[in-house]
Amino acid sequence: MGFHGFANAEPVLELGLNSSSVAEKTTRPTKKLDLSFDHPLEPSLSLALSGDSCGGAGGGSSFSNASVKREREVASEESERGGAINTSGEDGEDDEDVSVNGRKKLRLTKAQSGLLEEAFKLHTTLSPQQKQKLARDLKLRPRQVEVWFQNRRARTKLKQTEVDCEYLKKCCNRLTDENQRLRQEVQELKIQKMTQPIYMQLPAATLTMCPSCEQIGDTNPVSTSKPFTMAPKRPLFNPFSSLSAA
DNA sequence: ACTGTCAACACGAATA
DNA sequence: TATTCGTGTTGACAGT
Repeated sequence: MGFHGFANAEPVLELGLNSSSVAEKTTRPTKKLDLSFDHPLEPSLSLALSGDSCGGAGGGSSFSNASVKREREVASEESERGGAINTSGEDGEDDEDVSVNGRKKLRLTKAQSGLLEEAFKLHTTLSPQQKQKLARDLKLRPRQVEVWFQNRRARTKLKQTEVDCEYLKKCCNRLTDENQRLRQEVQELKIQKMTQPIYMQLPAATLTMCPSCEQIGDTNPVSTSKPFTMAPKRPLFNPFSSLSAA
């Protein structure tokens, strides 16, 4: 993932174990069965047998209706198209290239990736019509186009998260520096206060100098001495102002 | 052998 | 209720 390597003082995104995911990992069937309607040339078939869920290993009942539906959709797409497309560009692929669990790694060609990227720039999500058209143009199954867009959105989000993380790290560092600087300032003021005359040890905001008589006045409302104008306050530190400027 | 990448999958949540 | 999306995961493959 993109978050490893953070130092101790840096903001940490918790990547704790998701109990459901862990459970899922242990219960979800990992072996998938090839369907008889799969085209032999299709390099990327790994369909679970929807009707076989009762006989499946472990969590056979975990297949959702949506998944079953999707598998049917893929199957119908296959039969509709009269065969699958060899997306990897390798001719003559057959069952030998399909792994034990029926999952074959395919690489989209540069042309296909390029066209998908172009489409993604225009729309990060696809309407069913756009999906169909893109699939036709790329000689891919609509499902493959759909998956590509899902993964692409996920990658975009991950990248953005990393950017945000970097930004927050910078903010954190600046705030740490500022905190240290302010602590140092407080320390110095404390020392300074110890060595000042007694009237200088009154709260700073309540004391100003009279411009005419050059006497110290007290702005404290309960005080009996005459109030003078307040000294302007120092602006608060804004860690984001400098960042946005940079 | 190890690691990163990525297509494909499973599944819950959101939505029309 | 069907469909789509986000998220986490798997497994094949390539690079080291």
